[in-house]
Amino acid sequence: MHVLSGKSRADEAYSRLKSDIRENRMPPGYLEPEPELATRLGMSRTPVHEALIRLQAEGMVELVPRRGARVLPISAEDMREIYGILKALEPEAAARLAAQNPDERALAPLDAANDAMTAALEDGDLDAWAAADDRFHQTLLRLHGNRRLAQFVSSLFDQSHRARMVTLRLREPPIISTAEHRVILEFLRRGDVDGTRDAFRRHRERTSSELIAILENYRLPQL
Amino acid sequence: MHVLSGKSRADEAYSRLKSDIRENRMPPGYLEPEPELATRLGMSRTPVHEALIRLQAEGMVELVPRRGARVLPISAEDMREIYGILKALEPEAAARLAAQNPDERALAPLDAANDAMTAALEDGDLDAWAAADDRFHQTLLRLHGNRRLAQFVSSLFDQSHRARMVTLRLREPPIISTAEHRVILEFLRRGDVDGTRDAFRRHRERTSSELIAILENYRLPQL
DNA sequence: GGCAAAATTAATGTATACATTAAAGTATTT
DNA sequence: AAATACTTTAATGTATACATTAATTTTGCC
Repeated sequence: MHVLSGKSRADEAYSRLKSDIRENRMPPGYLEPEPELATRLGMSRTPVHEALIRLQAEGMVELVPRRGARVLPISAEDMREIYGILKALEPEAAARLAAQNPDERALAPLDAANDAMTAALEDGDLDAWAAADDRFHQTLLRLHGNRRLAQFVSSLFDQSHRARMVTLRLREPPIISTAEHRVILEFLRRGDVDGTRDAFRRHRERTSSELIAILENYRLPQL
Repeated sequence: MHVLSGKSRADEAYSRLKSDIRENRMPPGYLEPEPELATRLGMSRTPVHEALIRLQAEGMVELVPRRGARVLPISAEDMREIYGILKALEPEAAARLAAQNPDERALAPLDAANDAMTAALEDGDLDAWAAADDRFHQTLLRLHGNRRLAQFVSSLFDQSHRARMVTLRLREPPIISTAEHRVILEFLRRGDVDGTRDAFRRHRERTSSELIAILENYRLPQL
């Protein structure tokens, strides 16, 4: 009855449901009862139930009594919350990474992610762009070395993923971000703490207000 | 088989285990298998297992294969992580609260918490002091209105609670904190954004380095 | 007595069973 | 036909059962 690999059924259910939600295969507001989820995932209710508890704790899903699991929509207000936190955390994390004077080898994956963003833009592949952008931000946090911080921000990225993907398609191609990332990388290379913090803060201020402006201009209260 | 109130057995198990860990009734490193926990809490393994999943997600507990649930110790490094995040988040949150120009009624619970801290110090009741200090910080975050931020910080407080309680007893009475809180309150009242941020930052820098210094001087790598 | 192999114990992950109860559907009455 | 009472359905939370497997103990052998 056991799974051969290190992944339990509950883990399996968790990743599949999370990716279904991220990729909009289970759209916001979508409600599905546990027994149905269980048959769909080819397992019993138990591991599904455990996965749902985790997803609920991470704010991806709401467990509605007697109805099932509901995919939580993201509102403009939610995005304000999330970006408010990112604006406080990411610049500080970047600044502290700068203070550690990271060497070229450590920064290589950041360069790679940023190059991938440029390449994706040239191909007009917005999904690839977003994936590379995620990679840039998450890698930076991992380099900084605060696991709690990295995990929390990662969960905020998960929660906001859908909204970011929608707004990405409602605006001009995001050409500025790669340039801003390059500036951040330059400051990181120099070990310039305040420069890194300021550059990252500007980057997050801009992306944040751009995104929220789109949500409000297009009257997208729910995503 | 249902519980009359709105609290499920799983919720009950969660709160009881969490408080047992916080209050050191289940000390760091302590390992207990699920069946034992279940009998101790007077319920079956199922709700206990679900509670443990949540506690694991919050970093209070580690599920050791074939052994049970282990209460995670907090290291000096963990405290550095946690306070690194608090130093970034709390001053920003306080600054934004200042920007909202909170009225006297909103700030009253903060005054109350700070007064309770003073009273507790006069009584020499460090537990009451810590509880009131927690209340001050959590109330401020709740007033600020970012639920994700408040919940995350609350979980960081839970994780660090034991270590804070131990170090609290290894040093002079914390008389400075109430004074610093008063300064923060003064800036909040004036709606002074930068003043609030700076005051809170100084407060957190000081408490943070004090605490970590104690952990290192007393060679307390695990709590 | 010490060590290897076998047997036992015990814990987990998962499945299944079941009581409870909300919601939906049907029947009954006016 | 509308409103109400009754029945049925279905979902959850929890308990229990069970297969798998790691840890422990016992046994047998030198």
